[in-house]
Amino acid sequence: MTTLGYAILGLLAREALSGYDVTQRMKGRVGFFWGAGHSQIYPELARLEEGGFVTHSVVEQRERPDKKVFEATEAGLDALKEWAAQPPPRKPTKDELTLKAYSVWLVDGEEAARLFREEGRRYEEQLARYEEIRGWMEEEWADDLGRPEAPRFASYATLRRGILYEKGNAEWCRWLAEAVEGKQEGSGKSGKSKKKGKGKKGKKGA
Amino acid sequence: MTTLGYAILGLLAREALSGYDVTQRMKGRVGFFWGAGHSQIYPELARLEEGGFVTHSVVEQRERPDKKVFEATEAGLDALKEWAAQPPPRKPTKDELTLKAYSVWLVDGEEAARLFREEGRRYEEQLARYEEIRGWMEEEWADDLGRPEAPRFASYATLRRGILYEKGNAEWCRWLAEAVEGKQEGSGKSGKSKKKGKGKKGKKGA
DNA sequence: TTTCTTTATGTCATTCTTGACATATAGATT
DNA sequence: AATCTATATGTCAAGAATGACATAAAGAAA
Repeated sequence: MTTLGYAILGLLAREALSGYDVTQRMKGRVGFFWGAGHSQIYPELARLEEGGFVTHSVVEQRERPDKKVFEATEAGLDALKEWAAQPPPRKPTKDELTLKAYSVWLVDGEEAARLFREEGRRYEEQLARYEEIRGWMEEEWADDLGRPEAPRFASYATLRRGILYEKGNAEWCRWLAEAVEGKQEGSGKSGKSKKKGKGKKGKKGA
Repeated sequence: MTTLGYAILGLLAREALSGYDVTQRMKGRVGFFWGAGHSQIYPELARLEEGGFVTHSVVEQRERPDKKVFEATEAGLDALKEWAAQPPPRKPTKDELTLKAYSVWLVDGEEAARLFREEGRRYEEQLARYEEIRGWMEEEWADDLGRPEAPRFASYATLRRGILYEKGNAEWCRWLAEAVEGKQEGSGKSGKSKKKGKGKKGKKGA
């Protein structure tokens, strides 16, 4: 089974959902650490059903199109449980912003500072949203957060991961923005920064 | 151009490299935040050359097979510079370990604690390696680290990002391992943990 | 002598992922 | 009346990524 399959099973282990619902969750809660569009989700649900990991029943709705509600089977829960206990393959982190930072030395200082300040601001916004959810969880879910066998505990755990992630990114962006901003070539002389020079020497060993 | 293309250009903007060298870099320095196998790199280099972003020359070697050494063109550097200054698309983070944590409530406490302790240990190992490199950079590259127009400054910046990433992950793994470990159903009674119960109630709203 | 490892370059099939296309119901808005 | 949004489910083509397959030269080890 694919990782996406386990992501979907992780949702269905909590509650029965339609494909549409799964798609919504993928942009919300689970979206902290996984993502997929509906064009991936519907075929994957079909594959999960083929494999006997989920079943569906059609729910007729007035005032809305009918929907297929999926739920995890025993086999599905077993597979999920087994997968969750195995160490994941160590794949390289792919972060486009860090990749841009790797070439930031080519970019004008002010422009780069603007980019990383702005990105830092976004991380801080996301962090604030997460902290809000965290506060809400710690109040409303207090009883479950000490019980690792409760689904809510697991949701809380992933949120904490998201918080540390956003915090680290925000901190790094702030640091980088400041580092590229203050230190233009003039070193305190010219009031405005001027882009120049190309920087084409010193190309060894970075 | 693809993101991989910019990753390769980011390397070639520093020094001329063969496809093999690029592949090695992708498992090392750049591997902090991007990754690719040689089966992706060779075709991408060909595409970059077709687009006029890189050129190559064949270097004949005694005692080694001949190699194609690629270097970035002016057009390549310009494209890289422009790309580096644009905000990246905000894609969902895909982290398989966090996804496993999302289903950790299904897993036996001791088993889960073992998993996250072990993963935490790996993050700490990686962190230690990064910190070592950092110390080395701060000594050997001291003159460049205050100059954002130096390639080494950019390399250092990405390393700092990696350090914060590993630190956050290590901290989270430690916390999670402890949380799932101490709090087994018995709460201090039974010496050994026993898996049981299935946990199939309380399935709403996580 | 054979095998193994490192350097060195490529292809190919499959899978994963994205974005566009496609359809349909119903309420709300213009 | 026409359009827009939200719900609801799907397909398809193209691109990205992985892992296996394939070749080759030279030194080092068995």
